[in-house]
Amino acid sequence: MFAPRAKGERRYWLIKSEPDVFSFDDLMQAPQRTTCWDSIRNSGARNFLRDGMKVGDRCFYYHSNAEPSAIAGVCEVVREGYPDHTAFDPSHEYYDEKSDPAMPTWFMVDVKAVAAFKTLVTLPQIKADPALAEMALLRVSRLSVVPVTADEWAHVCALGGVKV
DNA sequence: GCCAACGTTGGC
DNA sequence: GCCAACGTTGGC
Repeated sequence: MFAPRAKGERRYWLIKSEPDVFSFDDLMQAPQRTTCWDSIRNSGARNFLRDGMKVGDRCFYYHSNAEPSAIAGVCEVVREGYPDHTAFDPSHEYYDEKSDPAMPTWFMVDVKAVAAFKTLVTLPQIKADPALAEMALLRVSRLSVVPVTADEWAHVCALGGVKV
């Protein structure tokens, strides 16, 4: 499903969160500026979490359902694909009785904040930018983890005022 | 708050 | 295996 990597190759992703639930600032203020990216219950996003994302990959942190919806900063994968334990916890909001700990359905990664954008890169701005017209964010609807190309990565970082 | 776009579920 | 009903995401 995922092409083998060249040695040392870094890939890029975009992860979505509603800032009312967990914002980029929340991540910056978390212990070690790190959190587990749990509770994803969509099989497409799960495949990226389980198989696609590797330690050292970088992610845009996108605020969905926000005013404005925008990319707020950059984070890094610090632990790759492991079972999402919230699926096994009957008291958890996203408990999934069908997920068997011996063969888990859902996976998560840990991400660490790297840098906040100096200026938000908003959804309208992304839509209006010809260089970003092919972003998976725009083409694949309602997926909470999507890939980003190296060109898109560099372009958005420049817009955000971050050198990464 | 509305609703379009999808993914998932379940009856048949 | 088809497909209608339902649930969720997320822009507007």
